[in-house]
Amino acid sequence: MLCVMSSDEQPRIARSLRARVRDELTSEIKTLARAQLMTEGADLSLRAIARDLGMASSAIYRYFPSRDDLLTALIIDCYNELGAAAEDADLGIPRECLLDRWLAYSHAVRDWALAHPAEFALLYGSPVPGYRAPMDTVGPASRNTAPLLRLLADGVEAGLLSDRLPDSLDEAHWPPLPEPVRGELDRLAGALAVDLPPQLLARGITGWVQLFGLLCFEVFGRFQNMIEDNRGPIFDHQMRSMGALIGLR
Amino acid sequence: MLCVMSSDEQPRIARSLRARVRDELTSEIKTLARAQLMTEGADLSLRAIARDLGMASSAIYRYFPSRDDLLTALIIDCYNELGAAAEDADLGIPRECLLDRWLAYSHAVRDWALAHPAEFALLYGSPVPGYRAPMDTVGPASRNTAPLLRLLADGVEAGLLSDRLPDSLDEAHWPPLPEPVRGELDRLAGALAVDLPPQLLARGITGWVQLFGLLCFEVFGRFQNMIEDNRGPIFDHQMRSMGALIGLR
DNA sequence: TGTACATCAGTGAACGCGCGTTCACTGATGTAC
DNA sequence: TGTACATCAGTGAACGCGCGTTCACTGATGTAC
Repeated sequence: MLCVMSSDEQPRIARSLRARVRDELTSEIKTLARAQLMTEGADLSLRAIARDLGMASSAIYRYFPSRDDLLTALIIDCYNELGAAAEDADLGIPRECLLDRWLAYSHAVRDWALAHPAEFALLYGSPVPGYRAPMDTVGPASRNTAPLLRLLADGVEAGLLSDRLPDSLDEAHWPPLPEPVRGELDRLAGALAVDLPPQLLARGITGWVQLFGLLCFEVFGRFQNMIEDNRGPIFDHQMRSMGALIGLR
Repeated sequence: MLCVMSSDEQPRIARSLRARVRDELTSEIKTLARAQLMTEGADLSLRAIARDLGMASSAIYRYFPSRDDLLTALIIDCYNELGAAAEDADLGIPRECLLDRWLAYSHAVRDWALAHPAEFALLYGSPVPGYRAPMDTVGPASRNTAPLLRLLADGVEAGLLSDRLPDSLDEAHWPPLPEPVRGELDRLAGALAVDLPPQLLARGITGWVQLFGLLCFEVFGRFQNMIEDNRGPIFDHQMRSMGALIGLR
């Protein structure tokens, strides 16, 4: 049975039973670890995971060399999930509809965050004491910013956005960039490998901070007793305001 | 000796030795607990604190009935410190200089956050698993928003701010509030006991979210490898932009 | 001022848990001839 | 197709730690007469 599979399902050699079981258990461990995030926070207990799996606690070490490595794997998975959700949302909208792309993007980020509050806290909440994220997390971490940067770059390319402010926003309403800020943003644009004028990048950061700042408050429960209803419409309005501020149409 | 004190230093009965020692030890415990926040996070170890004090671990229970109560005390202290810093900064600026008040306020919040990153994480980072903040924290928690609300109310009262947008910001740049949002903000203004038109409150929230969102990123280290230098000027610029957006001058 | 009693800070042992990680070992799966 | 050997998943005991909280007790401080 196991050997019968169409060649386009498994174009290479059929994977060994061992390898398949290994993959399954690896992801089961990660699933249980993520469930633990919710109730216990980022102090994962390997023994509890092993218990849930009905295994000896030492068995986990066949899959992850240490607790921190498991945590790193979770972080990378989560960044990738969030990034993929953001990308998919953006790709569902016609390229020239910049405001709609921004709205689709930001709502997708919010939806993911609300559906996975503990994971969102892992990525954007308090740093985990004693844990230092290795370099492998850097790429996935920036993945969710890509759609936003691409959106802005597309706008510039199509002549829909520029460093000039929208006509009615004069300098009194959007102060000019002081030299050190302009220089820093130029450097950042270079590091991100995008060709964005600094004023536009600054506005992009404003929008991005508003998005994630709002989600930190909402997900971490800071709106409790303040804003209980209509959080969705309020979020939407704030994002529309940011979109207008950036000059998206 | 202990009985010799000028009457205006201690207008009432001289406090007993016991009471004085008790206060000192109470605050020593809190100081050590806050030091632990930095290295170990919010999972306080009462035994470690007792060890540092050279006491039996059970002695802590003469001062705090449980670990969660100690955490609550820390949270209240920190909210009050942050709130006091924000208030002081605001009070140092002439009442009619709204933009300067906003800048002083936001910089004071940032200064406190950077000086006390672990405490800031306790207040605004991931919720502590298993901990539910009691009602005593609600008042102190909102204290730091008071200067901002007062600033906006002062602006309205002096005719410097209104629900009308600044002249050059037409509706395309600041979308009108949909009904549920307007209603929710009206309700919020009532709950906060401030008389602010909803558009203005919405813009105030935008500024507040930008402030705390930016600080979450900075304090939790999300700018690492992205923005290393000139964080102060960038922060200042973002706050000026928000001030302009709100219509502060 | 002195005495009797109440208060309460601090002790130290105990209860009943938890944890990450290592290591020598067993036995099943996979591979090369 | 069958055999010999290598790989590696999983075990279970052990090491050396950690923790919050309770409780009966001692002895110093505070208070009322």
